[in-house]
Amino acid sequence: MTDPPSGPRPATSTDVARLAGVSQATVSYVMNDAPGVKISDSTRERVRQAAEQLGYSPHASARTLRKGRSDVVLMPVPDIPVGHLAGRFFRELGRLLRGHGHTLVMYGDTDGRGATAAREWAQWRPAAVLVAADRLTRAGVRQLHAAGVATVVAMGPRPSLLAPTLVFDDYAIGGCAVEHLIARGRRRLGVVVPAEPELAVFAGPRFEGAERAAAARGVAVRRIVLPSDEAGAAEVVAGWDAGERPDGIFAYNDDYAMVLMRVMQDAGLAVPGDVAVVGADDLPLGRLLRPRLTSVRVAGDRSAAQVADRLHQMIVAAEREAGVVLFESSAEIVHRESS
Amino acid sequence: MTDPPSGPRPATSTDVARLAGVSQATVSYVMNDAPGVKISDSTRERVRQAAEQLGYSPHASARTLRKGRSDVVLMPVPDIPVGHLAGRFFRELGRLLRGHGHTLVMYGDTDGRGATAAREWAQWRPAAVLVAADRLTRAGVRQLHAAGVATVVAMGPRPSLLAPTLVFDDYAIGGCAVEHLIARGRRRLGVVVPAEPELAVFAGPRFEGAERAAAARGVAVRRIVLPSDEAGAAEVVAGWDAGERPDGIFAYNDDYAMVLMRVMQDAGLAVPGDVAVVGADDLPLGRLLRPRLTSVRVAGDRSAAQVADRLHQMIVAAEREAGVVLFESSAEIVHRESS
DNA sequence: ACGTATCACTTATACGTATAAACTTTGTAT
DNA sequence: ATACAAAGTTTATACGTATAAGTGATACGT
Repeated sequence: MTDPPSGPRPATSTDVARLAGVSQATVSYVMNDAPGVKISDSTRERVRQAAEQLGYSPHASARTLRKGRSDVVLMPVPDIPVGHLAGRFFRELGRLLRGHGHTLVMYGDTDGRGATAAREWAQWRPAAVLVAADRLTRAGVRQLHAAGVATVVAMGPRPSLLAPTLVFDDYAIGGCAVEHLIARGRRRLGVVVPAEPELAVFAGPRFEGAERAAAARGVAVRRIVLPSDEAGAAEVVAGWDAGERPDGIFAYNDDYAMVLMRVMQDAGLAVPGDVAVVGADDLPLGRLLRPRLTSVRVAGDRSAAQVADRLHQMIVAAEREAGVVLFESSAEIVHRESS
Repeated sequence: MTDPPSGPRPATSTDVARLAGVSQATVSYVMNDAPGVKISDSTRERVRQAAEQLGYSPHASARTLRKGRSDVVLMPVPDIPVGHLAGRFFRELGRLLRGHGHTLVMYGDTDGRGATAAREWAQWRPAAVLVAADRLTRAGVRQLHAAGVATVVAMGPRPSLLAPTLVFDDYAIGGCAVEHLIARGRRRLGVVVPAEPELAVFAGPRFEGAERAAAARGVAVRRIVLPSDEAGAAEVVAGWDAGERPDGIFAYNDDYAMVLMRVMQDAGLAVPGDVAVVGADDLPLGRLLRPRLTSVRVAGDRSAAQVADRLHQMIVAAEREAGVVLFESSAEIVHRESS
């Protein structure tokens, strides 16, 4: 009654049924290997061949509408730069979830949070939503559950009170670096906080973790706000008094560490003689520098499989306990020459 | 008759209609600002308030089913590592498309191609598909069009014969680097081809572009297969005869260039004295090295807006001419100290 | 011979939306 | 007064699927 006819349309289950000489229901049963329904092998085969011949692929939206939920694991990602570890982790996760019949979808959304954002995510009736912990509110989680989302999973540096969490422990990274510096005999510690505001989500916890570890050993840390460009960083370093200059610095990550090392060396400071430097993320490039860069390695690659399995279970069982840790990254120091 | 009742369900347009005291059709007309349909302002307002009160958000799948196509721009991405430029470009593109009412969805799929892959993408009835040129076949494109996909857009180093293309010109990158090296007086040229097979898609064109530019000037280039790890790279360099050693190398990208520079320096070769090195992608880190790394910058950031606008037009008009270039990246040399 | 299982299907229906078509008011020209 | 248009709304329907419920067969035990 409505649509303009537009040439050849994609095949539907009804088309397949007609070609195979069976009913549409039978096609559906065959395609989904419906348990508890008996279909003879000959019919099964005929349906399969007809589907193949027509290039049939079920209409995802129709299926979602009928079932009330899709097989999508929705991952709303705003403008946050995806780091080295996280990128690998999610690529792997996507591959594994696919094996369980789910589809990981990265959805470039606005940076809203709470119920408003949840409403937008809910449109897709995803099986699960995987999102930064600080974008969830109680009302938002409730809304998602009401929309049939089986499980909401948070991601953040600490277990969320609202949902099970993938803990990417940025506190531990800072702590690990500082403990290493102290063990190497450094006492005038500095911790880099990137001047770039979009990194604040990660930088806050790393700094706090460093601060806490230092406090536990009776050492103070100094906050160093550092821009990522060479000139800006040089200015910061030039402003240091010889007496007050730190003798050990955790540089937030390897990128900032490399810039920092460069400008310190150009300013005549010896690394690690005058100042020890520790980065994080263990980028391959860090090993090319002289001195080779000490870094905090964040492990997690392996665990993507565990997370995928667990997530699948949770979707099937519609588990929604909050405060549970589904995954926890571990931090360990990789000691090289810069510290 | 079918579904188990499961607590509070998300609000539907019918719920909104009931609360506002109108019919479901009216709600739909109001929510979509349907042109050619008159609704009084008072009713409009009542519907809007009811929708707000119930937290109504339309069921994306139901809408897709009814309309025959969704507002999704599907971007199937296999395991290819997303580079610096491409990452920024697509993030920006997503943001802009959203402004036009589309949703960019990155879909982590298998690495199939042709009609089989197309069938999988077609399940979602996307408005457009944005995919690597070499995954398209004529049959695949036909299948997508049949599924109501308004436009198929290819991405690759050359305009595709099957669909309009976003040209990320890797040939030009290689050419640009080699021309620079020749202009600097180098004649024994080498071009790095990464040993890692997943980079072959990009490496092939960069090498060919380099080869062609060299041939045009009567210079030969030598292919250097280089692994990305330091030890492996050192072995390659150690194998060079003093006489045959290249005096100018295009190193595929900045990452490989940095490794190469490192191992060459450690082997006692002077850069650029003995060997000039050119990278690509203009990573910030390259500027930190000594000598600072010369690189080929790939411009494109700006044009995301143009691409978004054009893509929107194409979706609306269902344009499908092949051989058209929607976007072309440009390569230019950034000369620093390594060459 | 008759009821009853089991098998192998088919029929009918609902999911939530968009939209053509029908319908009721109300206003306006003849 | 009557026709007729315009405004504002409702009714009815289709999109493609999954699945509960129904329908004929055929087999089997007594």
